[in-house]
Amino acid sequence: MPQSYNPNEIEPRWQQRWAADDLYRAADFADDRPKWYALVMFPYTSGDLHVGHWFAYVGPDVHARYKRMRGYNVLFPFGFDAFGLPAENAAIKDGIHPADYTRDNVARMMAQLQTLGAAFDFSRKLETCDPDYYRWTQWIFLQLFKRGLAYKSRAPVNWCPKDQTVLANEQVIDGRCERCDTPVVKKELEQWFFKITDYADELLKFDGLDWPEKVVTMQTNWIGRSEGLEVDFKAITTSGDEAPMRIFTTRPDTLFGVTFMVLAPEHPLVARVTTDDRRADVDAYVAEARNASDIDRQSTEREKTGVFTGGHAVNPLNGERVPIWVADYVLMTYGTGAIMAVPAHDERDFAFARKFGLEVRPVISPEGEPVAEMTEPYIGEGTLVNSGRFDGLRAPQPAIEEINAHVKAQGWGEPTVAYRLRDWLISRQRYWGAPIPVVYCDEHGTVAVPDDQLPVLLPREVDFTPEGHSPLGSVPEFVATTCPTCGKPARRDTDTMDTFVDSSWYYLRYTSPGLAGAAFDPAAVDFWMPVDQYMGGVEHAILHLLYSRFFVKALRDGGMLAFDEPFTRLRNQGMIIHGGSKMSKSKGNVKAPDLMVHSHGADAVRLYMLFIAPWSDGGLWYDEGIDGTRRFLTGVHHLVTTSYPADDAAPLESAEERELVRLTHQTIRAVTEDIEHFKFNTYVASLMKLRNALQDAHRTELARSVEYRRAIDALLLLLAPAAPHLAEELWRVTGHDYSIHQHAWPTFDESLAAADEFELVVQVNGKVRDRVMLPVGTDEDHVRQTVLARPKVADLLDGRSPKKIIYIPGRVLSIVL
RNA sequence: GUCGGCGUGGUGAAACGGUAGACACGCCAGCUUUAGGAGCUGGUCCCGCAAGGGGUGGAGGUUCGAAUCCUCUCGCCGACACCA
Repeated sequence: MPQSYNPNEIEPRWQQRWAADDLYRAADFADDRPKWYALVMFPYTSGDLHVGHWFAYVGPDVHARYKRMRGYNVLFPFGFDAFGLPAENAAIKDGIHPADYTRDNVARMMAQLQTLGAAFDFSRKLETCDPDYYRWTQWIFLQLFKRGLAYKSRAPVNWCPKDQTVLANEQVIDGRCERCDTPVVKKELEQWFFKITDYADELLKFDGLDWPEKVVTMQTNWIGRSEGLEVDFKAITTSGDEAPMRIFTTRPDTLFGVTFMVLAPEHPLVARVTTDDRRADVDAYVAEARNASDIDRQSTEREKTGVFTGGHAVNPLNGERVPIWVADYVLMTYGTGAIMAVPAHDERDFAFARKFGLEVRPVISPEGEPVAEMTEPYIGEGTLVNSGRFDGLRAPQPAIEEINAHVKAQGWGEPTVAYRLRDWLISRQRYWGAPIPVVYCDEHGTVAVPDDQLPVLLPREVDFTPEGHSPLGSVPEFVATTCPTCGKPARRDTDTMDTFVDSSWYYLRYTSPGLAGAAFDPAAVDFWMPVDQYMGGVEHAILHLLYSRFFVKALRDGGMLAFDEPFTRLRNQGMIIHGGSKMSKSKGNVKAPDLMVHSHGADAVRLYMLFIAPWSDGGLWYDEGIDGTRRFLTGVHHLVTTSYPADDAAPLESAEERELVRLTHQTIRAVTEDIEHFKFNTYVASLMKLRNALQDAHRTELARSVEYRRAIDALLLLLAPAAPHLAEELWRVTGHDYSIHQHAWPTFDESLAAADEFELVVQVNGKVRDRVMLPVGTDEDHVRQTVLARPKVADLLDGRSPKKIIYIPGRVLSIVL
């Protein structure tokens, strides 16, 4: 009696063997196979992997295994994003040190991962909190610093009152902290920034990248490039001087329609133009705006607010004096923080003008219509009116071009480009991160820590309760140092870096993990990079992916890399929903994959994750479904252990056998295409179909044929990426050489996959009326004759002759009466 | 508000413009009593005894033929959201 299927015995046995043999170790260099760098986004060390993680990894694992069987030298590494707030918050809550917390979590996650049986090359495992790693994060910071791409600046920044730290723009979602959902407020602080805006234009180029359109669109919108014109209006200050008041507009064609100006509350000119009688109101308004959260300020539902400063500015184009207002719908962080208001042709300005009774002056007239009383702003095309020498020009073009040229010639301003993208704020007032490697010297100012003094180690004994300033500041031994330039006493920077800095270059480190003398080995990077296929959640469409692209470009310009983009192909998996929401620890709806592995085996869990939904869509998790893949595997095990034909099995030459050969080759073809296109659900369905056919045959004569034997071999090879343990076990049971995972992918023969008969669908007036089995290759005349001779068809024709007959070979004959 | 994506059985889902519902889950009936979380056979979109008819959120359109393409509309999801 054959052994029954026992995954709990099979799986650990093979996992140990693979690990002992280093089966999944990528071969560096000396290898004539083409390289394939497959990468999954590394996880944060939250403590447990849930089915969402597994769903994200199993598809890529199948694809990587498939690539290896196709003859590629595959690099498929794994590591951990190990710095960050949650570890610190857990430390505060439970009194455990973040380093210990993180180490324990990594251990637990690794144990869970082992049970998955993935083909990760764990010899390259890295953790970003390891000094051997963050030493090089610091080194990269210094490379940017030395090239002027890292700078310190005082600016209004996003501050999370709960986490007590600043946040990057990208980490503010709907005005709330990405991590804890607390409404973010603005604070004026001196912080470190990376000059990502220097690369705004290049980051808009996605040439040669095979990325989801959605991600490209999101990044493009995030960067938000707008071409426009900067113009100096002349603000008349209370002291009687004239001060240039620079505005940015994308609609220079409406410059003659300006009826007032608006300054952002934080704009430095506010104080200089506000008259004494208006000062109390303006001060109160500015103070209120400063204290309001972004949520309150940015609500578009809210009615416009603002106050008149009492001051005026002069429009250089027509010499008119217009009032200057302050309103929070103008943002200090975009353009110049000041706008010209053209209520006739801008919705926001129109709403504001209506509310405060300001003039609305149309300067663009829609075709052939005189401008009547405006009830809403006119945004469309037209002809300039009330615009002096520009009257009669078509707007927007060529009016914009003409006015731009005029403004430039007069020296009032120049065409320019504005971006929504802002520089990346990377300093954090928290403990668990890579210290910023600079020193402040009274004499020499901000000094880079020399390379040979890296890493700047994170001290272990620190009171990291968040109090709004950096915990490292309260560790005198850390702060006190000497100036690398003069050797006199100096102070270390006490902030740490945003964890997105850590994750912006980890894919480079994987190419030469553990390298002591450099961040990465240029030869290894040259060999492996760029990543051929990057896989992960679409939630990183902006943050991580944009930052990583920036890093590669910045390092390239520093002469350290010879390519432009880190990730050639990007694929996003969908989300697994359970109990109505995305699975997360905080929502308490987490399914632990290791428990399911215990009860059903890793292969059944893997197969189910592939089968449950298209990988790119994600889907709902429901427990019952796993029984189906479990049954399938049990069936395959039973089938192979009870009916694998002997070596000397002979061909049968029967119709059933030809049918089996055909299905085998069709399955190889379908599976190959499905895996290439990340359609893992139909991949599994094809395997089930082949198994069902073998099952039907398994008590018949056919089960003793050589073709049955070949069909099983093919089934096992096709199954290997999805259910690596069972495939390996049955490969051994059937007497093949170890390891199935090093065996070549099966090939299909198009002529054997082709059917020799096909079912022709007969449509009459668009409706399916008949079906006829015909030999493949039947010529059209013969098809027509056969169909028209069918009694059913003849009945419908009823003596009439068809108006038209359309034949789609191999599929349909459509008769129109 | 703007821009994307998606609407198919009781459920997860298949379907180069060409047989809608592959492959599963669940359910129903029968058989069997256990290949380790039972198995096997059959059934399972709707109406109809049948012949047949209807059916992919809704309404139109293009086409010999539409789940698929176009227009409008409703619903859900996602991103951005006063960006001048």
